[in-house]
Amino acid sequence: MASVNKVILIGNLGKDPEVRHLEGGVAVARFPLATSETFKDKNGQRQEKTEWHNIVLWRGLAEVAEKYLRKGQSVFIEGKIRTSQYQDKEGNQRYSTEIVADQMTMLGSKGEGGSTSGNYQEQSASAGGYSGGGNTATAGKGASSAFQNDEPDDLPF
Amino acid sequence: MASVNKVILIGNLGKDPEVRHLEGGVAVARFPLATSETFKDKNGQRQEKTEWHNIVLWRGLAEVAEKYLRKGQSVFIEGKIRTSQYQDKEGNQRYSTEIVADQMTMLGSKGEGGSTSGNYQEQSASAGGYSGGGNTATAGKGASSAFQNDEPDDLPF
Amino acid sequence: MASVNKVILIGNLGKDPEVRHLEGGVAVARFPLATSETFKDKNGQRQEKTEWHNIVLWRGLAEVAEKYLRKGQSVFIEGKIRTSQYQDKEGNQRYSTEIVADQMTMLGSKGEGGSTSGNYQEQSASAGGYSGGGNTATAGKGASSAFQNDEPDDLPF
Amino acid sequence: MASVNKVILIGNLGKDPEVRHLEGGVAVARFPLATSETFKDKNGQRQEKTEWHNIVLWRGLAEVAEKYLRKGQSVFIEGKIRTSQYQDKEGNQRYSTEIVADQMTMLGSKGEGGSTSGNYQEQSASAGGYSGGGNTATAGKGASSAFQNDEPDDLPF
DNA sequence: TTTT
DNA sequence: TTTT
Repeated sequence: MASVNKVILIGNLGKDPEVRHLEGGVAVARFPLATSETFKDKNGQRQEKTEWHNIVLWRGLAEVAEKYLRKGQSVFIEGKIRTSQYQDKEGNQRYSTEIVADQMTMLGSKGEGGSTSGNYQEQSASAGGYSGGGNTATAGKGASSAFQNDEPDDLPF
Repeated sequence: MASVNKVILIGNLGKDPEVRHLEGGVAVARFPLATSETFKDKNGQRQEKTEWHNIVLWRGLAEVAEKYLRKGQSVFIEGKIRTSQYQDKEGNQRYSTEIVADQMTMLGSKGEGGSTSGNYQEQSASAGGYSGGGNTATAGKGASSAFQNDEPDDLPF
Repeated sequence: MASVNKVILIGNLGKDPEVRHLEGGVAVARFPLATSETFKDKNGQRQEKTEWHNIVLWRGLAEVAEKYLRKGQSVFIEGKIRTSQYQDKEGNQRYSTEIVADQMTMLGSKGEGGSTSGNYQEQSASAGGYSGGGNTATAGKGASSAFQNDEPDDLPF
Repeated sequence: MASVNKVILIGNLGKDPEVRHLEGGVAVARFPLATSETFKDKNGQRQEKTEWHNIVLWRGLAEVAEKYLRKGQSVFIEGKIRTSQYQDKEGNQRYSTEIVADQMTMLGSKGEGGSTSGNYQEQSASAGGYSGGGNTATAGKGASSAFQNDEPDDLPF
């Protein structure tokens, strides 16, 4: 054991979240998140390099994303790296890497400042359980609730 | 809002954990954790500077600490900074800064290698609730259980 | 060895940065940073608890703070915990805990949105050295430069 | 801007590092790192899921990896996510996600305890520059040196 | 007060 | 392909 798998990102949504409501009422949201870094190349020219991350949110976090997150907005994401294997059409083994969020904090977007900010935290509970309540911040907007995070292994997308 | 308060430490216990079992069966463990960094001073001499952190663990994490953590051992701690105010004997306002852990992973100690390693994660649940089960790692040693983390505000120490 | 001492904060400045320019041209900036979390108490009432962190920035980061950071603004800070000992007037041993930043990213403030954002990273170089340039992001505002971080041990404050 | 891309991993090497020494003396090391989490499935059975991460280290870190890291050992890695595009043999666009380390700390392996531990930190310097020295920990083993991290964009693997 |  |  002795394992840690932790990712911390601050970036901007490349698209509106794409949300699916699975059988059983479980919500899943996905969006691409851009982080960029600037650096000087060998000629001293400032360059920018953008990294795109596939963000996945489950349950309560997905619902918050559906309601409040839009393309261009800035968010803080804490989560873990997960690489899935799948077969492409030619039958080759492919890999897809995603960031499964367990915390999300809105940081506002242009023209909105900090006013849209809020903290949302994924919470764990016992098997099958909805743990209504908890110490999760909701920034005066209601919305955030606590769900477990044990998503099904094989999802239809 | 839009707040994040996160600490990540790997260090060694300066003492065995000091554990208290509060009324209601809630356990609290405390120990000092040393992190050290080496650097070269202006004379090119290697120097070491040690930082001491006051670690606080609640409930399930405290019980794991009581059972498995000992002076000298190496642990990974994830948590948050909390500074408490108190009055000293002369009535002056004092501050005490602690790291309240919400995840702890044993990294072994001298002569033990990785064999004592294990992951333990603090879990949140609804008010008053014990959330039996969960996705917490226990490294084949039993022990780790899931408790909520909403400790009482005023504690007798 | 085997040590990690890492802090990640997103919060708001409680005051404008207080900047000192030491002998040798080294700048040091300090400001209090608030992080807050909301939680429900036993009565189901939403409560907010604010944590104050003493942030310290050196050299390039201090100069960026002096130019761009103001009370109320939101920043991302990455750094380490450092607790200093000192004697109070009665000769008692006291402790003061600070966060020494090695990365700082502006996240904007009310009315400013993401437009004031920028990444600034503390960089290390060889002894005594100024390492002009580097791969630090500056959000099109210039300003960010790379300095070493080996501050003097005993500082006049 | 306002970007953060940070990964923190503790895991075990799946293989010995594969090291290449590029033209110009630059070293690059790669190895797979396993993180695993245990959880209880719907039947209450303990399950383990392993995640594999492709770790990339440059220059000084690569050299430390070459000398000291071996299959099975436990390491702490801090770095960033980088996804590269490439064309497979059929000409399809493919993506490969790696963790580019900027800090690495050995945590020992079975039978070795903490005795092989050490901290190694990637350092940045001015364009083209080697910054000999710095405040990097080397655990009494020599080895760690400070290099800049601006690797070439197109590498022959 | 730990560890290397 | 690691580790417990």
